[in-house]
Amino acid sequence: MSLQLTNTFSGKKEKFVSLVPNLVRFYLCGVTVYDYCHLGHARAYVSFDMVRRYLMHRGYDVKFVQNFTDIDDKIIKRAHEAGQDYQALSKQFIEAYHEDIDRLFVLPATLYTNATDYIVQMQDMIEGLIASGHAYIAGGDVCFSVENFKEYGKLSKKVLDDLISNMRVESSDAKRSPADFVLWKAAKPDEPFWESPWGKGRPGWHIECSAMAMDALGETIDIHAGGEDLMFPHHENEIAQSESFTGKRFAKYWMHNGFVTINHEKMSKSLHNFIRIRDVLEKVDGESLRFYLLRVQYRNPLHFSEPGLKESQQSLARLREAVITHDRSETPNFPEAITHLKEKFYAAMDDDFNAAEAIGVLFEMLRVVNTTSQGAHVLYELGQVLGLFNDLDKTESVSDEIEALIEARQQARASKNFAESDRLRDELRDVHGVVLEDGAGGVRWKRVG
RNA sequence: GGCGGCGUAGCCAAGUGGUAAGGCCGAGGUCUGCAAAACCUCUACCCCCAGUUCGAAUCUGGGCGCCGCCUCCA
Repeated sequence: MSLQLTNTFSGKKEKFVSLVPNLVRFYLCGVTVYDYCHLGHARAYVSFDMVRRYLMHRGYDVKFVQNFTDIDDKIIKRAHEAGQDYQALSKQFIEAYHEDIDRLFVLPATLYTNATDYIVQMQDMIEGLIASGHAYIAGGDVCFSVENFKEYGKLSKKVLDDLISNMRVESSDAKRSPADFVLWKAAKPDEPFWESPWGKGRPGWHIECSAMAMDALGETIDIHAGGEDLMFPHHENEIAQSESFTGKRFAKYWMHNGFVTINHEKMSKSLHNFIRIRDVLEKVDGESLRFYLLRVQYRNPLHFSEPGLKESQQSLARLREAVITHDRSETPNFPEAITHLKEKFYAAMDDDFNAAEAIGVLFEMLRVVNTTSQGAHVLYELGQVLGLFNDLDKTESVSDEIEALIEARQQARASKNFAESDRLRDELRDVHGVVLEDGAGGVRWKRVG
């Protein structure tokens, strides 16, 4: 069985073969840091974390590079509004990114790259593109000439003429073609700038990812990923400038995740309908949110709903219970069904990282584990492949008061004073949020949220 | 207008040619002092119409409804 993934470049599922055996060079487009991350970001980073973990599980060494766009118009605007230095603003939101995303059990990237640390590499690339006639100077700007890249539109399947006829041409625009995009942008007064052969300015958005991906991973990488909305123009432009510069294919596989929608609309910064990750994490723990996001195949739209999120929390708790309750040490003998289900799990993951299906398999396995008390270690291992079952051994404690109530209830129950024991059980549940379960091995307590 | 995607049970959601995974909710049951947890059982004319095929949720054509990209957005 071999690993297949949907390459949005071809629009088809393809067998995954890395350029160098056992190594995957993976570049993921990060965020522009001028605001807090929302659920759309959460989905992208959780999805590709899942992809990365599975590749690692299959034995690949994954070099995972992710950027922060820490200079751009919106950052400058926000910083200006806040009367703040743009660097302070971007730093603040980079920190916020880590705070939020870490709580979703996303592994840290092998390398995080900040756009402003790669000005030199970007300028080198721009110079090269000007020299080869792929870019031109227009006032203080440098633009990429789309018409000189014959394959423009090959990723997003757009036809250049259609694109151009759809664009409003602004008379003041110095671009030769309306589809051309800016590689270097002249600084207006009061804007941050870097010195360059073309005057004071800052890099355009697209050039950073090309420069950073190449610097960190090489001219041709294995996987380049991001949200569906980045396909055009961002990734299309990355291809155009990178391939014009090197003459080589930029990325072998392109992966794009589907949107998170809310009220049937895309959740986005510009529509102002986004829900911040940190706000959701007030209501539900990070692993539950992660689980919720993984329950829909990564390419499909995910319609966010709070009841759905609560449902995920509840069902994840069942999986966690099983792994906590049953012996997780490896045993040589376990039911045949477990082996079969493990294969089914891998088949699902091999088929374009279908975590949604794989989770279904986990629930089938759950039943076997709960009925036979065997195979919990396999369930645990597979859940961990998806980044689940974190902090299982974190021991919770209850106050002395609750401890005493539990003890009193046990005494009442032992002396068959059921009225009193039930009263105490209800009190613990309703007043203290602690639910008791009488099992063969004595009473267990559990917090309910 | 161009390009792409989606429509599966009360809700969420896999499945892309072999006769519908899984979760939540609901009903019944086993266990339990009663519960809880766990387990068992039950719940789908796969948006509509036509076609291809021995066989279609899956392929083709035509509808209807919804969404996305084409401007910054994961």
